[in-house]
Amino acid sequence: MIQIDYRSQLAIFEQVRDELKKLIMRGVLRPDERIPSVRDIAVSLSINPNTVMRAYRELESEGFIYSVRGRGHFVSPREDAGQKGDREALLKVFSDTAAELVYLGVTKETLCDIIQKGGIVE
Amino acid sequence: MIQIDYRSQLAIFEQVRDELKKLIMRGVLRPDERIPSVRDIAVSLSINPNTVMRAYRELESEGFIYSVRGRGHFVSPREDAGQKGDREALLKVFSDTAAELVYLGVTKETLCDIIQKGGIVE
Amino acid sequence: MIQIDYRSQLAIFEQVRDELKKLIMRGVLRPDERIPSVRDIAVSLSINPNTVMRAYRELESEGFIYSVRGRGHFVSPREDAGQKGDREALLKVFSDTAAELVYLGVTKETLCDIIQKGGIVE
Amino acid sequence: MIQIDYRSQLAIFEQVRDELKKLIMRGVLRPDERIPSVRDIAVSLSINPNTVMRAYRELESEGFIYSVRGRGHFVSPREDAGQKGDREALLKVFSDTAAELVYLGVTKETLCDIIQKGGIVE
DNA sequence: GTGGTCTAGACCACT
DNA sequence: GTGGTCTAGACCACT
Repeated sequence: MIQIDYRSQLAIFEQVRDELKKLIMRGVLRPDERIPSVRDIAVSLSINPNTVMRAYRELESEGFIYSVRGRGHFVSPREDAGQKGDREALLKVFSDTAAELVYLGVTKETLCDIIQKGGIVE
Repeated sequence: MIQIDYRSQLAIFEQVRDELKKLIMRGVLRPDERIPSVRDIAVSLSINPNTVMRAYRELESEGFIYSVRGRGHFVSPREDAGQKGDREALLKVFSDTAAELVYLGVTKETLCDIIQKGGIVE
Repeated sequence: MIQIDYRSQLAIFEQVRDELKKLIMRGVLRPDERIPSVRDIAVSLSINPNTVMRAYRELESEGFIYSVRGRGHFVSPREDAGQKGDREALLKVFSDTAAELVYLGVTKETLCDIIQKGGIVE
Repeated sequence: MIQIDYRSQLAIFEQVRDELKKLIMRGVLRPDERIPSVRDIAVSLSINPNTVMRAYRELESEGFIYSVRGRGHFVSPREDAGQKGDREALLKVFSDTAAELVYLGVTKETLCDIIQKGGIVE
C-alpha cells in the first residue's frame, strides 16, 4: 500500500503521511473507512510504531483522519479536511511554484491542463 | 532590496536565494546584469559572507546566475534557468499542491485564474 | 432526541452525557421529570446499555439526575447540579479559555456578548 | 519556571505546553525571546527530551513559538498565534462552559467580571 | 487488539 | 550546543 524511500530527503513520517493523504484524496480510502492500525503499518514497513503514530497525528491535526480510542483510525469526511488555515499556506506554495515554472518556460496553458487533468500525464 | 525575516522557518541563505530569484523572475534584475557582490550583500544585511555565498552557489547551480572570475555574479539569460531537472521536481510540487487544494474545495477555475493573473489577487 | 457522532473525538458515553446535559440545561427535560430508561436509550441508539449506564452514572455524580430504585432516572432540581466541586474546575476551564481567546485577538466585549446572549450567534 | 503534576489527568507534554502558553500570554516570555532549549527543560523537569519536543511542536503548530535550526526556539509575535482555526473550536468550548456555569447558578455578571479582570480573582 | 504516552538513547544537520 | 528524526520497548486505558 505504501512504499518508503530511505534515500528520500523527506523524513519517514512525512512519507507515510503524504502517501496516506494521496490514498485518501484519490478515494482509495473512503470516508469513515478504517485505515490500518499503527502497529500493522509499522510491521509491514519495518519501521517504529512511534514514527507511524507521528504521521497519523499530523493527518489527524490536518483533518484527514480521526481516531477512536481502542478501535482505530478512520478517514474523515472530506469537509473536515484542511480546516486549520492550511489552505492559505498551500495557496502561497502553489502560486510561487507556478510563477517559477512560468519563468522556466512552462506555459500557463500547460499548468492549467495539469490541473484540469488532475495531475501530470506522461 | 532584500529583507531577512529572522523568525522564518527558512534558513537565511534560503531567504537570500529566494528573494534574489524573485527579483530575477520579476525582471528587476535583468539578463547579464551584474548583481551585488557577496560582500556588499553581507554588509548591508549584516550577515555572514559565507551565507550569501551559499545562496549564490545555489542560484548558480539552478542556472539563475553565472559568475565571472574577478568580476562578479551576473543574471543568466532566461533560457539557462532550471535546466538541471529542477523543472520536474517543481512540477511535482505544483501538481501535488494543486491536487490537495482541489480536495480541500478550491475550484480548478480559481487555480487557473491565479496562474493567469500571475499570483494571488486579493 | 440524541444524535451520536461516531466520528467524534468524544467517547460515546461522553456524547450521551453531554447531550442529556444540554437537554436538561435548555429545560427540555424538566426537574423531577423521568428520563428515558437505560434500555430505551440503548435500543434507540443501537449502543450498549453499559455505555448508557456510564453516562447516567456521571450525570448522577454531577448532580444533574437522580435515580429511584425500580422506577428509573429523574432530572434533579436545578440547585442540586454541580455541587461536587465541578464548578471550580469549570470556572478554571472558562477562565483559561477566555484568556487565550483574548490573546488571540477576540475582544472582551465579544466574549461578554456571547454570555449575555446565551451562545454564539451567527 | 514550570511545575509538573504527576497526578494530573493531563499528559506531561500537555502540561508543559499549557504552562509555556501561559507564560507567553502573560508576557513573561516576550516576542522573539528565546525559550529554554529542549534539553534544558528536560533536565530541569527530569523528563524525556522527546516529551518536551512534543510540547514545543504543538506550540509551534499553534503559532505560539517558532524554531530556528541549531539556535533554539523563540516566542512568535502575537499576531502569528492561533491562525489555524483554533479560534472557532475555542469559542465553542468557551460558550458551552459558560452555559453550564450559568445553569449551575453563576451569574452572567460574574462571568463577565472574570473576563474583564483577566482571570479568577479570589 | 488498538490508540496513546513516555523513557532511554542513538545519530544527523546546522551553527 | 541545538533542533530534529528514529528506534526499541514499557505501560496504560478502552473495547
